[in-house]
Amino acid sequence: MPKAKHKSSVTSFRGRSRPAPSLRAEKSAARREAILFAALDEFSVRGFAAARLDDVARRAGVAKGTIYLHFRDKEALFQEIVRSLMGPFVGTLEGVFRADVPLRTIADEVVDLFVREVFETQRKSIIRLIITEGPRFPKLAEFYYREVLSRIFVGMRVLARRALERGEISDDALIRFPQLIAAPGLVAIIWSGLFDGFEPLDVREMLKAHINILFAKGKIA
Amino acid sequence: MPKAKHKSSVTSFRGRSRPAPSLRAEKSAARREAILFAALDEFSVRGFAAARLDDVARRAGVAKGTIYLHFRDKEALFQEIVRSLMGPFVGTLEGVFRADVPLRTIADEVVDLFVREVFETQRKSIIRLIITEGPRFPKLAEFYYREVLSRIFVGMRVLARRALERGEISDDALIRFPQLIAAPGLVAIIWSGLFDGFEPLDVREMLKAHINILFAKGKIA
Amino acid sequence: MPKAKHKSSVTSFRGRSRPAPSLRAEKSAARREAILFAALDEFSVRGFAAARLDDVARRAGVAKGTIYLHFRDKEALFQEIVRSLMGPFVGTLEGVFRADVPLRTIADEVVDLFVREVFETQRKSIIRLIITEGPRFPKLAEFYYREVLSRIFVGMRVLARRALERGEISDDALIRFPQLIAAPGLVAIIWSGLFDGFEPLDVREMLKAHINILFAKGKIA
Amino acid sequence: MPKAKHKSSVTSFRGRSRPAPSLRAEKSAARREAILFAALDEFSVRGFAAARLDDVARRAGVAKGTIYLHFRDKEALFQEIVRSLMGPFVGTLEGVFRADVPLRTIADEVVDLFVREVFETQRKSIIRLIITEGPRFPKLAEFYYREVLSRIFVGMRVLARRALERGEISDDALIRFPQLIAAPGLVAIIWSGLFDGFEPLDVREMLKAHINILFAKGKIA
DNA sequence: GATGAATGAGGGTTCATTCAT
DNA sequence: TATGAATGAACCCTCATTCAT
Repeated sequence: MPKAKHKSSVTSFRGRSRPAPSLRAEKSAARREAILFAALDEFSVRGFAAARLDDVARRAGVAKGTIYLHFRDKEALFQEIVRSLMGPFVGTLEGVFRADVPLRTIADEVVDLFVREVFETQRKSIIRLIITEGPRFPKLAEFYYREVLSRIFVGMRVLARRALERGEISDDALIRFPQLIAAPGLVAIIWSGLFDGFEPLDVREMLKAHINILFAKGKIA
Repeated sequence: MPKAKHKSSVTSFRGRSRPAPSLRAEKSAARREAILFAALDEFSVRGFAAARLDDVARRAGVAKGTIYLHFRDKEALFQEIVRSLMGPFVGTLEGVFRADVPLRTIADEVVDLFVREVFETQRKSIIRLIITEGPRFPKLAEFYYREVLSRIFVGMRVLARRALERGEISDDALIRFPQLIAAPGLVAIIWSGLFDGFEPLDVREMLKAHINILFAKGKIA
Repeated sequence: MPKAKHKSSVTSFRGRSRPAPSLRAEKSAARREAILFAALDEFSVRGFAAARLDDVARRAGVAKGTIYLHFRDKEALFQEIVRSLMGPFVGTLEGVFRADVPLRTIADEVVDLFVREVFETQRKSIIRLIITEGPRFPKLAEFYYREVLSRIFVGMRVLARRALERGEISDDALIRFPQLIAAPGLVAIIWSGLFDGFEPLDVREMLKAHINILFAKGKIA
Repeated sequence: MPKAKHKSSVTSFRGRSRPAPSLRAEKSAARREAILFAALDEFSVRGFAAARLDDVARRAGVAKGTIYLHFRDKEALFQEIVRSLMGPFVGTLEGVFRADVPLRTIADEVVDLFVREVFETQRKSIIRLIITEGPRFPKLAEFYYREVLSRIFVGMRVLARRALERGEISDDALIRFPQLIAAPGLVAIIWSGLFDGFEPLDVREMLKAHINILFAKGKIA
């Protein structure tokens, strides 16, 4: 039973920083984090309902009862995974949105960020889990909409408006439907879990092609 | 416990028509269909793992044991839902693809078909279920890829190639990545289950906007 | 699904004879017999509790419901198997007991009869079933004791007494415990179902050796 | 629902002794043993297939799930009953076989051991269960043959050979067929479950008579 | 705090029995 | 009479949650 190993260049589960904790608290926090990662792994592989807390505990290297010292129940554990891992990421994305560079550059950077920090990390699993289990967990969906999606959409709308004003895109479609910007990323995530075995998908290439289409008018003009 | 009512203008679970069967067989087939629809409903609401066959039976108005007269087990029931409901639909879609009308017209019709026959029917639930449960049911994913996706993609690639030759689109992105054509439809399905309560999405409008973007070059020229 | 084929040189399930029945009744009786044999086969292989009436019906070539036209329930079917197949056999055995030949000859003939008509036929299965299921079916045990065992024991005691009087055996052990006479036959039946794969048992040889031991004193004298 | 009470002068389920375990482990082992005995009782009364683990749990005074902490499934529980209760007994029997006393004395002691430690204990039930369920559990039959029967037969053959050499018996029948030695014991077990109500059997007397017959030649000589 | 044995409600599946055809 | 689809009670096993140590 190998313990999970996780690394992320952007954020950890605990957020940024905090005052130096006692050794005791340190250990406790480490356990909590181990449980979160272990649960994410199990939920990703088996889905929320089918995942067993027994396996989560084993993978985290703690006893089953310990999980309940940190989380009220299985559902709370699930919500906490999303909260801890996606929350911090939005800040990073917003930073990229605000960069003072040409739009096309921002778009390229977002593609890169998505591939490296979402598609190639556990965040892909989280997004899949939200899609998968969200309908049964309205609170989770609401949290995700409020803390993640709406903030990203705000940023995207600002950019889209700027692009429209500068003539980089031709109509207001992307302002009304920022979903159209993000759609291929979502499809990539879904595809990779279902059909990669039959027809592999080059995510980065697809997203580049997508950007090209969105900026098509600029190119032509 | 209301019995499910289902209607579809395109196909029923049983396919088109067949010689008049005996009363006995007729009833049996009706039961089978009732179970399929009831199961689809339950699976949609609770997910495959959490759905109870007890509830499926009650909703279908049959005894629990009756399910096992028609389906080997819960998983077979699930696969049969997909097989029965999506299979016939692909034929319809292929017919639209082959119509001898301008590409733009076909695109508009596909949007209309998608909204009426997928988004506003149980097929939306099926697609969500495939996304949701597919990773745990490789056979299902394979069936869906083979019988649904690959056939649709073939059609879309043929159209995209024609569009490219006629100059209706500007590069080969859509040939290499037909996923880009379908992505907004998928996003619409996911969105409707998760975030419609917070921010409703006008699917038809979004898909029209999407089409406009894809055909942007044509418009400009 | 091959229909069972059964033959017995001694008795059939229906007993000896009866007035010429109508064609209808003939067919019905044939069905009844087919069910009995099929049930015996299934009970033998899987035990009473685990045997499925579905399989019995299939093996007998009738519908499941037909079983209930002939037998009240699964248990009645079981009891009828024993009643029909063992009852007639006792008469045969009693005949051998009464033969006017030397005791040793009778013993040899009984061994032969046991091997040919019990050990190598379905009667072996019946005896095993009585051992196996008897404790849960007191009525069956009682029937078997009354109609089979006690009658055989009467015969054996008569013979043992004669043997004692003629000095062919040395004490009254076999009169007090006719079980000692039959014990090896029973062991053979049990052994053949359990351990023949590990250590085959030559039943006939063992029974001959047993007879030799029982008559040992005679030989020595 | 009375809790089962069990005692055995030869061995307990856990074997002989062991270093004092923690209170926790102690309790766990006690539970395990309670389950084994409860299961043996239930299996004896209803047969393996018909016995309900619900009843086993109730009889053992534990929750249903607890059974699965100790045994993989119903079948494993069954095998463990046999393993735990019969295994140690064979050692005892082998000890008696090796005793340096006249053969007749050994035979008398084995009869006594059989009556006290098999016929009058739960081991009688176990043997009946092996007869009853063995055909459906080849692994169990194999275990029983390997760990119990073959070892006992080895001992009996050694003794029989010695008896033959010393002229205590007259031919090699018992070497070729040790089953003949054990047969009456088996018959006693079967009889007691089926026909004791109609015709009680004095087991001890019957076994003594059996011994007498086996040693008949000696007596005569 | 941490443990992991124990709990027991819950659900998928089987199969004897019934009954409309 | 014969059929076999339908029934639904019963049962094995799982696993989230608790709690004594």
